[in-house]
Amino acid sequence: MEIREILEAFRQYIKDKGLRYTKQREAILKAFLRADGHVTVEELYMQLRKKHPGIGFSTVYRTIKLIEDAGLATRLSFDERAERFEKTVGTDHHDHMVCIRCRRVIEFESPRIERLQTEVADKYRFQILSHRLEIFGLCNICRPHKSLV
Amino acid sequence: MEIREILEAFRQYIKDKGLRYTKQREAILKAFLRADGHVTVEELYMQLRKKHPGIGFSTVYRTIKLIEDAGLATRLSFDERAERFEKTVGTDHHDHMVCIRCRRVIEFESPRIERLQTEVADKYRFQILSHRLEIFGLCNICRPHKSLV
DNA sequence: TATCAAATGAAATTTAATATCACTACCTGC
DNA sequence: GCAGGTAGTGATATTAAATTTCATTTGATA
Repeated sequence: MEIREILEAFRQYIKDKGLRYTKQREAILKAFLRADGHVTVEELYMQLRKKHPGIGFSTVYRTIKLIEDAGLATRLSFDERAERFEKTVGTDHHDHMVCIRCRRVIEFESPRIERLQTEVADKYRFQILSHRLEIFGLCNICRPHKSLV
Repeated sequence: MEIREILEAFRQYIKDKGLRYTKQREAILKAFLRADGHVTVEELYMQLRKKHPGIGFSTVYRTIKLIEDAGLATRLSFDERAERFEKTVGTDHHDHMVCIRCRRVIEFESPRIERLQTEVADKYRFQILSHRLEIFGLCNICRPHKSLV
């Protein structure tokens, strides 16, 4: 999905909700799409200031929520103070392994896990809208190696 | 595992770390084990005040972390402001489905998902210490039913 | 183009979580 | 059992994320 199409989808979403498509909202979405990985609102705001010094903090907060509601972002929670967001378009769905020592984040995909989730949800007649699988532990660099013992 | 045994395990953990086993720590662990479901630190504190009015807020925070470190509690994050904790002993490991409308939380077990997680982790030589799978969506009561359309 | 509600931005506020620090009490060695 | 040092506690202050408030601006429609 091209950037242009994503912007258009966002505009459409906003319109459908009876809201207004503003410069700020577009700028924030663009910056968010450009940002890599998992950004906090703070980080996004800092990035935005460079090109759009006038933009307000609250607006970034408000807009990231809109973007999330539109299904273009996912909220992550790596046990930090601030929440992080990542884009859901352009990349396949994936989950995260977080190294609790070096804080590195490894992304992985597992269609089989996804399928099992759907099975479980069906059993409970639960309609999945999103999910979040976070594995915490030690990455291959930080874990104790046998050879060192 | 009986309460008495859990307390003993906690004492042992604390001792092994060269820390001190205090009345407060015991009281907090007891209250936590008694509390049902998924409590916030705030809720736990309120509960504790009834029996132990002198107990401090900071101590509850500090101790819940200790309990977590000891492997007796898991940190949850249901996209709320405050974090929640649940006990990991006495119950089998499970994951959560959170209804974004009524906030109901459904617990489920899936050994198959667990196994797949282990497989993925192995592939990356990642050592799992804990994990968290949260599915967000609409529960069977809140989801739109075909019959109503 | 005028109108008006929605959106914005600056500042204030709320709230969770952490840090500080004087005082307390746990524990080890005697 | 007692003393001393030391980790723990609790009240308060502080930090930091997120939200609210409100006067002003701006987008879209009639």
